[in-house]
Amino acid sequence: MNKNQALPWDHPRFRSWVAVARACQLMQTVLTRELAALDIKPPHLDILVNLYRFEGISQQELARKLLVGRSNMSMTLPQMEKRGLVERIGDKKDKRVLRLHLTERGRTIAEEAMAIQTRLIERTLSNEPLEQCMAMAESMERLIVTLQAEMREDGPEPA
Amino acid sequence: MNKNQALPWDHPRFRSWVAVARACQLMQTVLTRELAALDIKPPHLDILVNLYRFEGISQQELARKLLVGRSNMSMTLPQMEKRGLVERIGDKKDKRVLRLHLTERGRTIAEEAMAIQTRLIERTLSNEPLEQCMAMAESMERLIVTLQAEMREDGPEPA
DNA sequence: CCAATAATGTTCAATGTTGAACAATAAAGT
DNA sequence: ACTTTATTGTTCAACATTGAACATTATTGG
Repeated sequence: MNKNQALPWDHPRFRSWVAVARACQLMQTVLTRELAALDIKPPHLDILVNLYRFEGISQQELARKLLVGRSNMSMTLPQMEKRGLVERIGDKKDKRVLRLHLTERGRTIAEEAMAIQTRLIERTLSNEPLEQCMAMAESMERLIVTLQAEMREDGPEPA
Repeated sequence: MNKNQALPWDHPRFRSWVAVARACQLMQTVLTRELAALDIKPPHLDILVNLYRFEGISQQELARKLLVGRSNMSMTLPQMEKRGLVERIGDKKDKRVLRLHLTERGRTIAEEAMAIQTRLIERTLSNEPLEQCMAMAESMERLIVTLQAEMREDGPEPA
């Protein structure tokens, strides 16, 4: 029948990547559960972390970092603003852009959420030797570069 | 201020995991684009692959493998059935369960989609030494076990 | 200066995903 | 046998995400 069709699970790299994807999915699921205590979800955490690191970033830049569409930010950020987590302040030099800032409450929640995520990761990865983690990170960084290059070739619209 | 709060990006394992998560997200995005040629999306691919491997699986089992809720399958599978990709046949011994099968068309699409995914993975991972890929896979397998154990501790409802 | 082009954010309809409540069937406990 | 509990699949409302169309403001080219 399909004897001439090499099955994907015969490819070692394929099998490796499937494991990576599955681990990510599981980590995401567990993280979602643990973040429920703060009444936020992973996408909110991603936003908070980026505002924590990049004070005054614009919605566009944030969407690019998170690999989501601008419309996503337009829907999500006003919700977080209503919950008192973030502020959106119009840039004076460029009236198109809204600059994003954490409120004090947002900063607190961000720190608590990052602590939860860090504990989860430490707990889960603690059995893996540090060298192995670092090697993995380097591989992933290379993949990211490769994939980002590929993305720009085709469609510039992020999501 | 928060000098006593160790920032997450100081933890090497945290940084490593962030890279993993980002690479996964990018891979997913690129895969989505490439699968568009077959008019399916990654969730459909996951279903097709599992039906390809596990002929006659039930919706429940499939949902468990994919880490999604049963309702997800109840919504998605009828759509795929209408598109002629899968069949749902009631089990005769247990009238509750529907056993899932690929149609001929579904099998063809599944093979084409797996080929696309395999090519993408090979192309993206070809620069990483095979040893490194295998070591990564082993780490991920361990993570998966750890995370799955953690999931069962809390909520048995998958999604 | 003015027209054309690009960039930023918003809106909206379509689609996907979730979790809870439900109906039907099976299994277990009595 | 029969009542209770568990399992399987469905439905539904809530929410999230996407991509396209749009309005506003900047930038560029003449």
